[in-house]
Amino acid sequence: MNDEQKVLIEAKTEVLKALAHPTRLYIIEELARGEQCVCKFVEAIKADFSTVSKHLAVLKNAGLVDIEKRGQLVFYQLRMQCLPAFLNCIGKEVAENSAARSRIINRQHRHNKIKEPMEA
Amino acid sequence: MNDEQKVLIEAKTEVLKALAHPTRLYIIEELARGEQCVCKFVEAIKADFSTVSKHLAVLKNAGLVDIEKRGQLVFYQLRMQCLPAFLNCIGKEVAENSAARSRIINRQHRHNKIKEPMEA
DNA sequence: TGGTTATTTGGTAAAATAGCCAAATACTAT
DNA sequence: ATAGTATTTGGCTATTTTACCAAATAACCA
Repeated sequence: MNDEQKVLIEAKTEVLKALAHPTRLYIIEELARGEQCVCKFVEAIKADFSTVSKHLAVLKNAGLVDIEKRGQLVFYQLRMQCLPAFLNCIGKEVAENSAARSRIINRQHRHNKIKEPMEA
Repeated sequence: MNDEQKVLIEAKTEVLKALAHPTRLYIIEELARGEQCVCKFVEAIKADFSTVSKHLAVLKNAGLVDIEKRGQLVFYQLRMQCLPAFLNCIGKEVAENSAARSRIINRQHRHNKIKEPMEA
């Protein structure tokens, strides 16, 4: 792996790290439906508003969002347009996986009478 | 946000967390070109083989790969087929962004004679 | 001006992650 | 069996990330 490849991989990793938190993923999915002001997220997310702001800063630093201040409100917009399609795909896969897992668990139940759920 | 949505977001987050490390992203991109044995990764990645193994375990637990043991070798295969397209898209975006950043830096250089590079 | 709301930033403690070594497992071959 | 290779797992620090509080900024309004 040469230097350029390494730099590219690390840049992609930054994007993925920014996405890899439930609160930030929620924000991204909301933004996929249109721009939102910080205040909306502060209202919707059960965490300190400073925490929400820091999550938004992570998204901004990763280049995933654009920002526009209007009056005293700050609006965030999704920048990387390929994200929604990808997140949908992941969503389908994890839904299938968990369905498959359930089937396996049920099989085990039928055959072995194992009662404990799969490890979280 | 209801419970089901929350569970789904957290499941997607697990996938993204698994992807969000340069070594694991490298592994995923290699696997996108076809199955590989652990030994190949151990050889290619500059880290202890136990570290490589643990990264592979993360991918496995996230449901991103399938595993097949043949003889004393263990082969990993990519499971989530939408990944390569997505990673390509991210790659393009980060390439553009860094190009844009370079242009901005150059402008600053011309106007202000700022010499330090942008913060890593 | 002073007060109020929206948002960001600094600091810190707690939790999660990554990496290494050593040890355990699993297979193969002698 | 014994030894050798491939891989995983346990245990331990070091680093990174997260969340909260408090304080700083910024824009608005009385």
